[in-house]
Amino acid sequence: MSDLVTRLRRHNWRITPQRRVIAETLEGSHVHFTAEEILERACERMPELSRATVYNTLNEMVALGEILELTLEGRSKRYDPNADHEHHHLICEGCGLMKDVHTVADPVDWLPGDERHGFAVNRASITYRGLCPDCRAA
Amino acid sequence: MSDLVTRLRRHNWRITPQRRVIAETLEGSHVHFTAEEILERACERMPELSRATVYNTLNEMVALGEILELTLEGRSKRYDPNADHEHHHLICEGCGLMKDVHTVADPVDWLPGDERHGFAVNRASITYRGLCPDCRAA
DNA sequence: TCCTAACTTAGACTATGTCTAAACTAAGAA
DNA sequence: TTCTTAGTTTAGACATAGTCTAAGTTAGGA
Repeated sequence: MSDLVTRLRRHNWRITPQRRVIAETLEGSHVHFTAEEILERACERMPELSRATVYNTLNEMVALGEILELTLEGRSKRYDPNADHEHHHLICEGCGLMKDVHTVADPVDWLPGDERHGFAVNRASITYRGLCPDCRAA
Repeated sequence: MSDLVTRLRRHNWRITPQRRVIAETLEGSHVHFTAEEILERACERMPELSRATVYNTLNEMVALGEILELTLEGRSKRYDPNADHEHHHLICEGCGLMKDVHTVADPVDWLPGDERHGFAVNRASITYRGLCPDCRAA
């Protein structure tokens, strides 16, 4: 059973077949899919699954804090099942390949007090960009 | 004259009245507008300006490297005329207010070699999130 | 069993952005 | 000045991503 399903169950969330397929599709991959990609893959296992259910379910899982919504480039949001583990993203400017990465310390500490404009700053996400090994060689 | 217009002229870019209005609209504000917001404001000065020209012009200015395209949350891209000055963004989770901020060092230095996956990493952008003074008080 | 709230569905709708074909404009050539 | 031509602008059609709605389905409690 998917670990994400276990976590969702703890929110008194009804685990329907549709939600299980969506959660397992998300968790079974190491790339961050768009909603359409999740729909496409989940439909291989459950062809009658509707687009609205995928969008609803993803939005609810984000609201529960169990997955992360990533707004990176491109027009579509991506979803990251790894919500409980602080990490950032490294994106190849050539081919779009994305990797999860970890920094040596919390980036919030690198924002001086006089740059905070009175905000209560509580988190930060970093998007690194560069060229992956294949695109460097090409 | 707008400084952005001066920079654009150096690219042998024909400065038409439409492009001037768009550049001045961008540069005259301290918030990062969406394309629709730029269209709306620019139309106050040039009512016949078309949507396609705004989108074309913004995309060309991004391609020339004179403005930045920001993909933050929400469905629309935002445009930042301050392309030549390294900075990051601080966003209020309550009201969406956005500020430009500066860190004490380059975030690329915080990514250890073994987290780079063989990439040539060349830049990083940080999105800080928190609550602005007004939303903290409310 | 029935009832009810939660869930799912198809498809309409909205928002954001791109494309196309035609018209317009500006600058150099004749 | 007029012609030519490449670049620019325009309206509106089109594409894509996501949300909403109303009706039908399902699951669990009374």
